Amino acid sequence: MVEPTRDPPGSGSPAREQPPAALSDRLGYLLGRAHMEHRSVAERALASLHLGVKEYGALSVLVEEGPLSQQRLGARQGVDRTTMVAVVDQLERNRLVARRRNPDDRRAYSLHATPAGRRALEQANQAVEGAEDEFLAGLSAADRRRLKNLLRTLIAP
Amino acid sequence: MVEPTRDPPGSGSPAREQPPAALSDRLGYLLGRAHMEHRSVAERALASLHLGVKEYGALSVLVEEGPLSQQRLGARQGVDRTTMVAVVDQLERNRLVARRRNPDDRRAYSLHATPAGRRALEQANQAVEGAEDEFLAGLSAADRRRLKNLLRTLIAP
DNA sequence: TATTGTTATACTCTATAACTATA
DNA sequence: TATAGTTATAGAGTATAACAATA
Repeated sequence: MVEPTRDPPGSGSPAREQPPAALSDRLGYLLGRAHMEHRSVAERALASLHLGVKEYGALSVLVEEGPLSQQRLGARQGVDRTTMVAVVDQLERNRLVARRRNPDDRRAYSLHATPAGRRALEQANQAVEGAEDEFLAGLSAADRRRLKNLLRTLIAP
Repeated sequence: MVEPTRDPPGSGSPAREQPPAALSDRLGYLLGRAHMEHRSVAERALASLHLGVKEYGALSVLVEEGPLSQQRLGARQGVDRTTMVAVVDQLERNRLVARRRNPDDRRAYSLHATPAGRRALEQANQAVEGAEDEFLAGLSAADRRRLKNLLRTLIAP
């Protein structure tokens, strides 16, 4: 295992070595490496839109399922409400999400994606799909579908 | 995205929700969820052997490729040498790895797996294979091979 | 009394910088 | 001068505890 660390802060990717043979049949190693390498491609693709993966995920859920309270938005992704504060702060600063008050419960927000937020999500989806294409370049279209279906089966409750 | 957070420190798994539809076709989300859920199963399986995933990975590489210096052992996994100190400390405390001096370069260690370390690795491999079986329970043997092969293709240099 | 959002704080993980002993 | 291992420290990320406003 030892899922390798993310790319170094300063530079680009380090000169990666050959995967250790002792680990190359371990599912944890394969999932960790794939996840890390994909994330690095996806982060680059989203950077031009000033979105991190956390913000992208939250915006996606909000556009599809909103309006939502801040706590519900976090719960949909398994993220603590205290962590959501900074994520929504960031989205609000960029005018992609608006914090309205929920008149039925004035403790909670009613978070709405703005029109600019919906447009940004469309662009971000294209960017992320481009990143997936790049990452999956070595697989046929059928294999890409197979991979996603296998993963979906694994994480289905 | 927003690869969900690892299980909470205190409790077991939180009551997970249905995956957000907006993300269920995103490769990053699928890889992140799969990786996290598998890791949680693998950590449980290794806990009875007093091994973490980092220690397991290091021991695996050392048994297969050793003897190695501490820095080389880290480099094989993309891990910084400063991070390896505590990992090898832990393995040495449990008498699974011995730090000998390399007579050709007395700055460096020559790390060796002890006989107990090799025995522990065999047990750990069985435990991790059991964890994989548990995690992959929903897939046929052919699909399990397919999944690993697809992931290997993706991360191959 | 319980809950939403917030802040302050702590904890985990990992890297960078600086030190030592060797080369 | 450079490198292996070590330590101290800093940074990112996320959680817990405590607080104000509201229920």
